[in-house]
Amino acid sequence: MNIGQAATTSGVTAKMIRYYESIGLLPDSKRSANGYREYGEQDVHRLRFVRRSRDFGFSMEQIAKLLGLWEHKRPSHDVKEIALAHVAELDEKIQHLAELRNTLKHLADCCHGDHRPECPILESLSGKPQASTRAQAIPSTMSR
Amino acid sequence: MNIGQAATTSGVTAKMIRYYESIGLLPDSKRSANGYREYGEQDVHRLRFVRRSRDFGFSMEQIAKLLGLWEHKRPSHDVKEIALAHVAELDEKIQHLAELRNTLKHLADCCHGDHRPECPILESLSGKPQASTRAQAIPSTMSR
DNA sequence: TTAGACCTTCCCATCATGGTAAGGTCAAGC
DNA sequence: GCTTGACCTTACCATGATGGGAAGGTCTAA
Repeated sequence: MNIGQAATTSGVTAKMIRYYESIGLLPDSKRSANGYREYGEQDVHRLRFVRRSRDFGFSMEQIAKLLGLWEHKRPSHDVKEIALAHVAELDEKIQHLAELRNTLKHLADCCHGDHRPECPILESLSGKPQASTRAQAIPSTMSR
Repeated sequence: MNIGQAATTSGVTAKMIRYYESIGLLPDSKRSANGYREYGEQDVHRLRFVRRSRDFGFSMEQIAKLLGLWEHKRPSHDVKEIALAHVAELDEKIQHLAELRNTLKHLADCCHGDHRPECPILESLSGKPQASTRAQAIPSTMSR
């Protein structure tokens, strides 16, 4: 089948299929006489694997590893390790976002939200020390 | 003061100060005779505001709005609105990540993690219907 | 005078993705 | 046979926020 068909059945856009091929995540596909890329069931299967992995938030690097493990039927131990590392990453990210969220929600709750310009949110952003909300620790930036 | 000094006292790199100026988030700075950018206390104050807003995860667009509201002493109502919208965004993102995390953790818990190649994690990624973990809804991709 | 610590602008790279343009190919309908 | 439209190809540009670096000007202290 052509790339368009592979794209619709796998859920990965044609653009991305070519990109994955170009970065070596996927092997160079066969070409038919006219130069079109040709895909089979196995390729679509692999594409779905990649898409699902992206849905799980794995990085390209992690996906490359998982794909290798999957195709070479390696010990599940290795897979579990990657998965748990990703769970730990997610935990960290979630906690960071939750802290931000709570701090911000607290500030918003303290804000009258009326016509007056006094606003604890702006005061916190501008670095003015807070009375009720003193020393709100704002976690420093993480990868966003 | 020069840009280096402004950078160290505000916590925003010189690179970023120039970038913020170039995209119009900050007004073009004054220049001294030799062409160097010149900053005063007020500018540093503004830079800190931007940095803290970034720490909160506000987008450049949101920061531009907040900065305008701050500088023009607008009603706190407007600020609160932006802040609460951002809280809602964070809530959504957190929930999404938590779902991923839980699904993945569950799969990892079901994985023996030994020398054998059988692995529910890979099976789930490859789209094979699960026995114990059937129809694990994998939320489709969000902005990452 | 010279070394070194600044400053300037300009360009490139990241990462995953989308858009678009210029051009080749194919199948169906006239 | 020719046209149309749907498909394919490659190649380039853009995103958003940030870092890196080159090439060159400026300032200060020794």
